[in-house]
Amino acid sequence: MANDNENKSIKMRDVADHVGVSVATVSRALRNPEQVSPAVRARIAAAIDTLGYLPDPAARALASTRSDLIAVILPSVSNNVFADVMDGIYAAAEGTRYSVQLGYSRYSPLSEENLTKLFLRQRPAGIVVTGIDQTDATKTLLGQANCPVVQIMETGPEPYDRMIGFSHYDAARVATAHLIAQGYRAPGFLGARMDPRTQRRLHGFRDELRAQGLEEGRRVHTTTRPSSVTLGSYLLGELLSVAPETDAVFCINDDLALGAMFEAQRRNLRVPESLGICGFNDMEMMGAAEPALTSVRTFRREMGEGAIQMILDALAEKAPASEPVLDLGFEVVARTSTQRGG
Amino acid sequence: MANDNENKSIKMRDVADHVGVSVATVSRALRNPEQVSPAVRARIAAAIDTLGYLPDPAARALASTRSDLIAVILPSVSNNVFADVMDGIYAAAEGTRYSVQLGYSRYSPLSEENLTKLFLRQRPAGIVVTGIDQTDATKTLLGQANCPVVQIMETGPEPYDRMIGFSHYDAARVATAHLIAQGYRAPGFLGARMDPRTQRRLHGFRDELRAQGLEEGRRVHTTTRPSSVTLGSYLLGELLSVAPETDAVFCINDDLALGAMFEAQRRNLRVPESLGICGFNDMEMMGAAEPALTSVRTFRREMGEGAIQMILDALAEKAPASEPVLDLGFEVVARTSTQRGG
DNA sequence: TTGTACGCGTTATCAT
DNA sequence: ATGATAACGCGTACAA
Repeated sequence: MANDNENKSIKMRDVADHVGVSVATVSRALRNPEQVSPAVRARIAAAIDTLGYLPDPAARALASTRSDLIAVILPSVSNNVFADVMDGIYAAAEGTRYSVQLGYSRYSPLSEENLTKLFLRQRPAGIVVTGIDQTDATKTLLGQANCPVVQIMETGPEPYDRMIGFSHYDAARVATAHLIAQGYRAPGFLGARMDPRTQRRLHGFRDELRAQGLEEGRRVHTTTRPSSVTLGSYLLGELLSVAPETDAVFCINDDLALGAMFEAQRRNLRVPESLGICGFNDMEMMGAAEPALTSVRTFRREMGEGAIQMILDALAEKAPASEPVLDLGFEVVARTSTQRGG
Repeated sequence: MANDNENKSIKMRDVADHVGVSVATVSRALRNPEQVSPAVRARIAAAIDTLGYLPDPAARALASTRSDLIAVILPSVSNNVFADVMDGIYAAAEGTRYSVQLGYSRYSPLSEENLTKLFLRQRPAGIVVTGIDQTDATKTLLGQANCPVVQIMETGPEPYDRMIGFSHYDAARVATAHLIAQGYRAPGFLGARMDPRTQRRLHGFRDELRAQGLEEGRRVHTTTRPSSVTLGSYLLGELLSVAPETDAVFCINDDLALGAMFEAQRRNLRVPESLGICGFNDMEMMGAAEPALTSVRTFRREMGEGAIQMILDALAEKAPASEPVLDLGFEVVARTSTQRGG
């Protein structure tokens, strides 16, 4: 009978009085139930229910020097990629005693550093950060953080603690290899934002081209502006005017790929015959597009879920699940847009 | 000189000792600077900087019975619409002393109620909730919350406190009127999720049709499944098989519209000649698509920013900026996809 | 303007 | 298994 009697704020003191025990016992009943006799435990639970008691997180954090917050630092609010990651994060945190505290660095390492300081100050139960390109100060802070730290979106050497992601370099190489395998001989590269992860994709693209004995020529077109569909159209236009021989494009993400496709249609360039298009992330729209667009599938939701799970495991002192670095891989989803045939 | 000397945790006590004043003075220098002499204030600021002091939010919340959190309850993580709202929210909160605490209700009023209880328990500085369809319990809680409350995304009667949004009903009516004005005589409706806001759009569609002396026939196709581009394609297919006379579709959002467009292309249905398409929200891709897609522009970022600003104003006890309900309106952005000519 | 001292609600240590 | 009680770090009357 949850008698929603939240008149003023009911405290642990009230619960204790109601049951006829001390606050210490109530506290224990909440934190370490096994230390309280079943009988008392039941009465306390009943009292909590009828009184509608809810613990004060601030008092709890102050007394225990430990908050029930899991801090998460992401680079961007609007980038759809992170929406899926957040979906996984919130799903995994749901039902646990922990709540998520989100911060956005806007792709600024300095901003990330400030957020890290701010969050660490709250003695979070765990912290999730994006990628591996932190400032030295941030590295130090995270290195000596006294809570589980998980890096997401990417794998790399020397994790602070744990890591869950994939190799952007490898993914780009495999995607590029796919284009070449489909018979494209002059693939170009479309990039926006060009944050470190994006740059590693560019390296993958370049290395794969060389490895296959091809030249990139003037077919790499990038901008530091944030990505968008419109920008994809624009970049393709630029690329084609500079390098008309281009017969395919590897796009840094799906927005650019979609924009490139629309631009190709506008120019009556046939996809995939005259222009192959490959995106990155494999957002839902890619398979629905006409023609269906090839992309590199990444496991974004799984990274979010996994990160939280890693933290929960660490807090439960479960054995460090085998490897500290979990590589979720990727998958080139070949669709019509790169089906050159031939 | 931010001498990042965060050895262990520096407290207000340390700052006070360093300067040679009491902790009370340091506290005041932080909360009510005008109560501290400029000289001392400067020395305290310097000490804070060199020591790298950061206040403990938990202690602060406990002592002041007021946290520096602004709670925000949104229905969905993955719906792009809210990414823009969040963008505005975080942008407006940036640089203030407040930080954002996000919760997702997954379109469940009950879940929203639980989140409200949870958040209210932390005595937030303010709270932002989405829409007007709360449970009675939530209504009560928000009605007697002792902090500013802002409802976003929608306008309506009887705000708990303040409101910033627009009329989904009106927006749908105007969009429908646009289709009719373009010469379409048998417009259909494609809807997904069908949460209350979406339903109000459907009402707007229906009422406008009637007002113009048209029948909706069997041209309203909806599902409670979450929206996606793929679903847009599917729904259009269903609609056309049931009501082949359909000459235009008003889609509940841009994803559905995009999916409808792709499906039209697959069926060699000419847009806008044989089929007009209108989306909702006017996400960035709409203008970039080929053909460019008509949509109803909504001011999502502005709603987010505005909501935080309303809270900040209320906290600063600024005069309740004129009206408690701010209607940001909307705008039908007519593009090729509804240019039937005619 | 500045300092003293108590309280915020909970956890944790030490007894019992 | 349960109960006193001292922290936890900061805000805020009240006093000086």
